[in-house]
Amino acid sequence: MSDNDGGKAAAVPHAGVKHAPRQASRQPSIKDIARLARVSHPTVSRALQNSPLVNAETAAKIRKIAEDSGYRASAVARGLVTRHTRTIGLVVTTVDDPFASEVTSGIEEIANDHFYAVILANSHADPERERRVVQELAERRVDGIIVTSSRVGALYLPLLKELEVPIVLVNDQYPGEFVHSVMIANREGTRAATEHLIGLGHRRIAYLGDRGGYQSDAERLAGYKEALAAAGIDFAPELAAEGDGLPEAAIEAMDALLRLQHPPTAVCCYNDMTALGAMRAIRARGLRVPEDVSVTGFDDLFFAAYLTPTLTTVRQPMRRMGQMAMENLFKLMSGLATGPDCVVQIKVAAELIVRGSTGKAQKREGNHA
Amino acid sequence: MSDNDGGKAAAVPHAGVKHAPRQASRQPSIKDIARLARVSHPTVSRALQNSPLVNAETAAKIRKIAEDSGYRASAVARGLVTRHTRTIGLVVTTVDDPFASEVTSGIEEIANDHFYAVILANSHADPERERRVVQELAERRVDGIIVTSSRVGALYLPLLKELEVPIVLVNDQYPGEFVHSVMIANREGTRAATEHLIGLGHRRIAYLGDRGGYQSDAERLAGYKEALAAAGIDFAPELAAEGDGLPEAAIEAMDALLRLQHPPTAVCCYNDMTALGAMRAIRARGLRVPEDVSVTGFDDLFFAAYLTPTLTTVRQPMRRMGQMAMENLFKLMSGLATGPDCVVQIKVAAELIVRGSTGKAQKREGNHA
DNA sequence: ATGGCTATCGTACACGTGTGCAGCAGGGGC
DNA sequence: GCCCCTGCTGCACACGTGTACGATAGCCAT
Repeated sequence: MSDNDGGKAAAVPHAGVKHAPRQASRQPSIKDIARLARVSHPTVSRALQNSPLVNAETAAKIRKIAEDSGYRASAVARGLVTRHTRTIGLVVTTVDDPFASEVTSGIEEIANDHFYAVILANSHADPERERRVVQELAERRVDGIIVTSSRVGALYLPLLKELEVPIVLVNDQYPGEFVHSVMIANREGTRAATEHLIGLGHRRIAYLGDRGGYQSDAERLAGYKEALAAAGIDFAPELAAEGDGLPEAAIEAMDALLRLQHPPTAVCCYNDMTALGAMRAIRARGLRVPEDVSVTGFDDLFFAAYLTPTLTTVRQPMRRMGQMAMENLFKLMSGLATGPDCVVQIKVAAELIVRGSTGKAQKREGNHA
Repeated sequence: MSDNDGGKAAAVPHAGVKHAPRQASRQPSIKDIARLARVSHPTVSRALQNSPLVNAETAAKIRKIAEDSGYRASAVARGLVTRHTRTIGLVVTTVDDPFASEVTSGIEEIANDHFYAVILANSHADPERERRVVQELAERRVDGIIVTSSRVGALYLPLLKELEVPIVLVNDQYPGEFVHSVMIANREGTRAATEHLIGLGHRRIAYLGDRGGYQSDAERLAGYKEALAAAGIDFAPELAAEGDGLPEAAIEAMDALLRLQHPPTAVCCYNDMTALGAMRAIRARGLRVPEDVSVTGFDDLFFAAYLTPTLTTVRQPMRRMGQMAMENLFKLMSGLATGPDCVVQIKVAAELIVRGSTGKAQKREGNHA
């Protein structure tokens, strides 16, 4: 469904196409270099691990030979015996989502520092698929798993027991206090954003959310309501709209808000992607941001500072959260804080970043249109 | 360096912290269920592979037992004997880059359809690190490798020989006709963009590129020059600026272009991220897009259609390119088109998407400022 | 009855690495 | 001369799975 793909394949067989079925010339094994060095293979194994048990010059000779023959120890064979693969599984809804990318980047960074590899898997926000993917990761004997925006939540409990693999959740979308997790302060975040709008004189403020039923959306909505209540503003149900976290759906939802008899003068969006769509819908009706309608986002994705106007938003330190999740996972993997008796949950503070998309409420009543 | 991390760790030891060092209660092996089913382990192996060699009801019984005991075959043990890991390595400059994300998404999709896992690795655009990462992937015995925006290029040749692993490059940054690759039509892309600008009456058109020395930048610059030449416009060296593919550097470079005695009325940017910075710099000087300066990008990242004005750009079917790279890699892995005699190179067509950031050239001479 | 074929299953390896233990040489102390 | 200790090395096994081959039983044709 994506696009035009005017791909012109250009196979260039210089001579004749060799149809060799993946010439299995076998990479050199530990035994091969043992033979070359005239020692036993355990000695080679020890030499390459810098074990003090082998004679220094023997070890040097062995390492030399291994180097020259381009030997690379098989991580899979090692994994079989050590029962550690130095690999973690990362489940995201979809990689081509700026939020997931940033978190992934943070995770990858820490993992790589410790020479751990990261297996990437998409859940497409489908609970069933998420479970399947986690199972497959278990088959690969990953040492740990991180799941972002999990749609499974509580259902993990039995799976966890069965898998015996440490799991850390980042911004999981189902309530539950029993698993290790890293989460952003959703409620406090939108509360701050809404209070900011109220401080600018807005009274008619909309909330453009995600699909209902998810934890983060519920919490952000709660923060929005809290701010209203604290300011003595009644919550107007017709001002709480539903999107899906992406720009397209937000256009539709925002347009509906603008068609209300008493349209909002400001909108607090579930995230920056939603804000993107909202701003577009606002302009499509000939209105200006922030003069006619103020907009706030959530996440502070990289483009927020480059929009016109620049986007006021709640910063979520995504990269840092990825790092924390990974560091946390390392602790779990090393045996710390294991067991059903101990749960590590980290709540990260959200920071309001005021930019150009929010402004003073106009002294103007009634319909825009 | 990223940001504030007001993380409040909240360890919640419900009872006492069990300090068990990763209780190795061992997942059930094929032998365990062989014992339960009162058969030998090869029979179990065959039963789970739906081999016709085992009796139907025996197989059913075995599968039942395996199911109940939560047995999951170890992919690492299987990989050791089959010499295939059903895993591919993916090297990107950095994951938190919309271009890489989209390509990754396409790769992941196809890989997952075939039950292949994807190991993610960042090169940070550092040739040395890229090599190291590829080596580590080889240690993990991945069945194939895809590298996007490779900074190594020709240097792969010896490495390839040594590794015996099929490699496909996506938009590699060094010339070389000897490796399998999927590339976008860089030259044709910027040529179309530049011709579009010329068609709008622009004569003084700048090119805001990537760091010099990279293949894609050189090709895009060449396309730009081609278009100028075809229209009889002299190439003005002072209008060819250098960025780094990200918004920040583009701001500086664009500002310098605007300070020229005869500033450009249009700028053809290396990519959308660069265009983001360029547009910001233009506005920072009080000029308007496209009335004062027209801007084109390259890639058509998701936000291009949501900017104000919407961005005219050259679409690169990134997701599709990822898919093609993966499909291509599958062919190589299955033994097709292997050997130094046969090289598969795919060149994907680029499509100009005209939007709002480009407009008719003003009848106005001299400096903007 | 014998041979051969088929269906089914077990035996024996192999994959490449790590590690406990035994063995062996040399040196020093008695 | 004997013992012990230290430094180094090899032997044997284990990890969990896949597969070639042999073994057995049952069946049928001769």
